[in-house]
Amino acid sequence: MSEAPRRGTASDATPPKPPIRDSLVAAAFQLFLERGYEQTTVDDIVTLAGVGRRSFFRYFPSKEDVVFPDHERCLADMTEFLSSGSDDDDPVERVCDAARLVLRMYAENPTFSVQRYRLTRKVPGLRAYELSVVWRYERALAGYLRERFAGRRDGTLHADVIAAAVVAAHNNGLRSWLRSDGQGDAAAAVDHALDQVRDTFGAGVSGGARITPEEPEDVVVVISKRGTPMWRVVREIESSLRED
Amino acid sequence: MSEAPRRGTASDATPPKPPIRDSLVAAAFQLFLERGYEQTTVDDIVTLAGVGRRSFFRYFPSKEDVVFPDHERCLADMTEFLSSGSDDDDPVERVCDAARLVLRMYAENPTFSVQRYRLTRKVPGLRAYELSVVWRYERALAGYLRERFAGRRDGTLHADVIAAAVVAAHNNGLRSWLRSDGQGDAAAAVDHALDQVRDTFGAGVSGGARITPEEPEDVVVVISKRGTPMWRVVREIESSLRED
DNA sequence: TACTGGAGGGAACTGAGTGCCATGAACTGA
DNA sequence: TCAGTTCATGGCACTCAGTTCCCTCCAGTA
Repeated sequence: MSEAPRRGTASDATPPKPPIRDSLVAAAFQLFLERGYEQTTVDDIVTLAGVGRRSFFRYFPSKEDVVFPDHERCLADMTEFLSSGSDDDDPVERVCDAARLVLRMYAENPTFSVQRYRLTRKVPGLRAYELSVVWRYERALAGYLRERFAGRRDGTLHADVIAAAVVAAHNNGLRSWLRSDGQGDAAAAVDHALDQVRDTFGAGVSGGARITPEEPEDVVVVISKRGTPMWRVVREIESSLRED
Repeated sequence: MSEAPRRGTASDATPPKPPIRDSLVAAAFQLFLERGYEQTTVDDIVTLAGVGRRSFFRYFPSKEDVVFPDHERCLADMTEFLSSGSDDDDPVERVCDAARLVLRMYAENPTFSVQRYRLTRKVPGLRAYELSVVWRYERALAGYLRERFAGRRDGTLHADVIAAAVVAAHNNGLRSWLRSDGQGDAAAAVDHALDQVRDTFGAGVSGGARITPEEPEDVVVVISKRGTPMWRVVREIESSLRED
């Protein structure tokens, strides 16, 4: 009810009354932090927000959804990002960048993210919900990689494993940042974690490794510049060792 | 808890009346397959099973749990298996074996597993529940690896990533078997998938690699026998390259 | 002014999950 | 054999999430 559903028109610079969806999120979090998630009913939320109970479920399909109000949009952004790339992109780099997209969403609202993190740690239902959200991210990444790996032997397997590794690394970095109450450098933590994944699964040699598969019988000699991302060398060793 | 109503007395060798828990599972699956999961109420199940409604929730904390009646035991088996190993075990091999434990549970009842797979694919609620189950397996593996990697730089990160990769590989093999209606060789599919993970993350050299970090300035020379599991070489290259 | 379509409100219903208590069977100690 | 205890079960009533159906209010429009 009331005014300013801010439909159209150009005149808006923070309207006095926030849209219903936002007030529901605000009311929900206030109550969740005060008395806990399970001790708060949907009726409590809508009463505090001053809207009808029915409206809650118009904006959020379930009580859990109000805790993750922006994941739907973020997931859409990610799939958009993945499908908008070019064939020249390194697939692993691309999915790492896609993961960074999610991190950015968290980093945009540090206090909100930290509060939510504490909630999801405590409430099993929310943890389960978060898992299903993360799963959708992972499937988006895996789907992209499966396409890029189409035709390769064990393509879908590698796609699934890499997607899982990227998500695990992202979550590891993200959570260490969240545990620091949003004080540290989120991007640095996640970058470092994703670097490890890139080094493990990253594509072929691109940085000064010289590889000499010799002694055809049973020996391979590898010469590498110190400082070369060693996992890039590895991919080449692999192919030469498997060449038989 | 959760199992063994078989309280006291030694005389039991399949009692004529199946225990309540089993009849609940049987009734539930019969109805789920007939009319679908969401179209079946708990009242329907207990009526068919001939027990009181209250008893359902004594054996299964939620309606979803009846679909995964043996995961609790399997998870206990896994943690038991992980904690019973010796320090000589290769950590990656150990978690792969732990994953094979889960596979065995699925493979013991192929038709049941396939039916459940079809259900979980269709019903979002069950998929979410399965995710939380898988998550607990993954945390068990990661917890074990974290201990084994304690003190290493990025130990928890590697633990998390390897655990995620093992789970993803396991699930990839398992699902391809489930999609074949349990016709193929489950163990072979999962073994192959886990082999890839072991090759990627497998531990240090144990099979005839000779490694010579020389040329202290900027070159590393590696000599490896052809046929050596190449990723075992890698771990050594890593340590010598990072030695600075 | 009347029509229309969409946003919100509200009552009533379904079904999952819980708390409480009664019942009845098995065991125990006289 | 009888009272007392324990424990699994049944049954009832309650809370609360989520849905269905219908109403109101308002804006835009012919």
